[in-house]
Amino acid sequence: MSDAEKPTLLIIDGHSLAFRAFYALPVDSFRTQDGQHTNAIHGFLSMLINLLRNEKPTHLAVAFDISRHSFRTREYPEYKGTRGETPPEFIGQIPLLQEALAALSIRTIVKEDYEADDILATLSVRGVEQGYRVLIVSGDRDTIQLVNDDVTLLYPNTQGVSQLKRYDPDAVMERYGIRPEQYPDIAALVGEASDNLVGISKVGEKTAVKWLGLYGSLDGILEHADEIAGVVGNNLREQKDNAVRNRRLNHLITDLELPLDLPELERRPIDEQAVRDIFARLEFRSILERVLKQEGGEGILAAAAISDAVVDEARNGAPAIPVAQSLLDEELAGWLARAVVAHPGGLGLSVELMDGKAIGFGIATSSETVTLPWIPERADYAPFEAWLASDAPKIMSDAKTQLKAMRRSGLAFDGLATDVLVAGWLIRPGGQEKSLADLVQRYLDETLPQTDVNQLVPDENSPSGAPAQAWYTLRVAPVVLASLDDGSRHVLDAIEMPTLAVLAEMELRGVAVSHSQLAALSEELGESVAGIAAKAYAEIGHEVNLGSPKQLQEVLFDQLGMPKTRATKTGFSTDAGALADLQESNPHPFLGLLLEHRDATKLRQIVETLDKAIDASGRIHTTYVQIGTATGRIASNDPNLQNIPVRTEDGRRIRAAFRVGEGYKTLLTADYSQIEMRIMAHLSEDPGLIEAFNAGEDLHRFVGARIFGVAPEGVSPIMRTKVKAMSYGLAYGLSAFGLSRQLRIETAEARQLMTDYFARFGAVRDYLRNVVEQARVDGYTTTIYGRRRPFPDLQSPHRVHREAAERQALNSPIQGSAADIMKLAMIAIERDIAAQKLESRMLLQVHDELIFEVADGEADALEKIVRAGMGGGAELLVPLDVQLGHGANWDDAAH
DNA sequence: AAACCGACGTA
DNA sequence: CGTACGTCGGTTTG
Repeated sequence: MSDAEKPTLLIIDGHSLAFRAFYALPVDSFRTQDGQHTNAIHGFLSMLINLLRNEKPTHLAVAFDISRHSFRTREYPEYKGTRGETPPEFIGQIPLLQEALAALSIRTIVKEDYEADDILATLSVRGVEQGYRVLIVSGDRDTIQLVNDDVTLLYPNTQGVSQLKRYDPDAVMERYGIRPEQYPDIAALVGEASDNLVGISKVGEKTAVKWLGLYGSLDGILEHADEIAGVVGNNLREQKDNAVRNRRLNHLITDLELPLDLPELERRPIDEQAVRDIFARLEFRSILERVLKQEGGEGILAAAAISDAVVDEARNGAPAIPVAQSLLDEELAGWLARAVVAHPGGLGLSVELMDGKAIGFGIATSSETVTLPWIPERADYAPFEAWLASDAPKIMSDAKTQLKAMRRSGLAFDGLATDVLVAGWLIRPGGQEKSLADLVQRYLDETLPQTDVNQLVPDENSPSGAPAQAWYTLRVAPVVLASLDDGSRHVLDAIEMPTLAVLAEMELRGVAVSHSQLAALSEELGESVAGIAAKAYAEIGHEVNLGSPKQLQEVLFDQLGMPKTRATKTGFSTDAGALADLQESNPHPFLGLLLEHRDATKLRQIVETLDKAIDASGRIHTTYVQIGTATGRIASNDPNLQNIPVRTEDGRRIRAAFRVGEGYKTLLTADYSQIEMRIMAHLSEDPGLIEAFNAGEDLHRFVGARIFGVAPEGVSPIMRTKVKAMSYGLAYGLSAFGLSRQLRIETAEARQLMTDYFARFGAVRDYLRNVVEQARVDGYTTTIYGRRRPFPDLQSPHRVHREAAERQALNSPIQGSAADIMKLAMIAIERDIAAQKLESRMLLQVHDELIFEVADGEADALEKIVRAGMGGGAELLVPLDVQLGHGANWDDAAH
């Protein structure tokens, strides 16, 4: 039998590894709410998971010492006598660990009067006899004696338990210069401090190995003790009893009576509910996910076993898609009526689209699917329409697109219970699950039938049509929802699902943009670009593609001989910062012209993209990506309306092309001022920062006065700039180095600025530190409303990755909470506008800003709603300040 | 044609 | 050596 075919028996010394883990992980970082320390358990389980993944044992056991006493302590009371009291933080961790192991269906073995090592030895010998490949995991060097061609020892290094060194006979030879079975002889001579076994004076590893080479074994050495000269020879003769005693004690028992045999150690499926329970008590979330993912199989599906019949089906393999039924009139009415009653959790629904309109529907229950072509003028589907418009729950995937299509097709819709894509995003907001197919793959481990790309006419009978979409949506939903923690579930129900409907409306409305203004601007910018380019070419004596970083590098560094700038992957940077640096060190007209050219082409490009996006009614409809960001923000694309220029004069001319639409009086802009700083004040509970906001005066002036120890009026513009950069940088994890670069000041001054800041606003520093520390423990961060973002890279051994994750982690609760607050405001505003039956409407969201079209005579009412919605939603320790502005266009409406 | 990269617009 | 995005043109890769 080859090694690959042999079953693998993994045996772990529980105490020894738990103890190693205990010292490897910080005690304070792993503690439950009720004060139980868990660092040893965490480290042990983490190691175990890796072992299961990497070694794929077929059989598995963990041995524990039953007490500090054994036959060895009876024979030699001083054995292990140097070991002090168990650290108080370690107490209680072993029983909990054993409980966790039981939930994972892993056998633990103890034997009265013997040590775990003896159990390991016995199982190891039996394993070899019975044809197993044996892996021993122990932090006790005595187990080296067990190593042979079939037995490998995995020994934790000094760092802890994350790295295990493999000892096979060759590795033992390399490390100790002996065969494994000789190790006890060496140890007997040298002694073992951790076991309180004193060896022969002046005999260390080197001497012992030498002797062993000469005489073969401890017995051989003792026989020839007389031949050994010198002080060590004398010591040996005088202290040989020590060696004999040590050898007796460090010999491991290999024929213990054990209450079980190897086949009983075969790996079994985990008890998922028990695992969830014990891990919940231990407050291990990241490890739970690792276990469920890795030991998943049925594990992941069992995760959804929260009593829903649909899940039971999902668990029992993959049921075939029911053939879609075509139902008409009374048949359809009857089917719907029965289905709604039978599925109080909701039916699966998928809208088939063409050119943005509904052309058909798929409806799914747990056992049936129905297909329904939609022909607008021939609406003889009254019961179906009534169901669509009712609050009967529907479960969908990518609902926003379909909501828009139904609206365009003149269909009323209500009752959206869940969008599984949005739910999936909340579980893994940085994740890859961007489609129903991805979700089905990940959560059902099935492959969604692909739509035939060559199929021009939708075929409702195809297994990839709307009924199939509805069917898979319904099947995946309970599994996805069961993976949501309570906080994320709250975010889904209270924030994301209502936001989805609001975004659909905003996208449909679009925003009016003046084609003529954009066209004029484009022409102007085009001329400007050409002029600048011509001047630039004249400066260097030839034409060059100014948009090509590669060609620019030739010009700058070869032709003009400028000093090399910051390195990029493909050469040297020619970005605006690098060019500005060059301008200082090597002034040259080409540099300024290049920057001007960049500005002009960028603006022209934006103008043209926008111009092309204007539809027949003169409006631009962006698409908001609800599941596009890791923090909870909304993204905008096609075109992106969240990066319309504002900082430069020409940029604002683009903004000015966004104007109030026909039938409305003005645009209203409403934006939060310093919302992220306010959230930081709230989360950190920093008294100084809270006071700053409650005082109502200029934030940076207030903070500057504190830091520089002057009166608020004494804060100079330069001081204010520095404070402002500092404050904003905080939420991004800005370093002293970064601050110094941004402000173009010395690093020492930047460092001093940070020191002074934290001296006055210490709670901010404490908070930021704590966020990262907590994320390291939990594996994720949380917003005020419970939105999570996982951070696996906080454990990364790569410093660059790890530190990047730390900055992301400290920023996420702040940016994410701001996103939550904005979404809640949008929901409230949309609701109130509808309740008051205003014509005015919300059009755009730009992270901390909302843009509305105001109908005649509604300005006051709308302002009231907006102020209430944006200011009142969040219960923070500081007020939320909202700035409003009216104008005929977006630029004028800015205040 | 797709994928990547540098650059740069916004909050 | 500051977070979160989307889009463009140029370049490389297939």
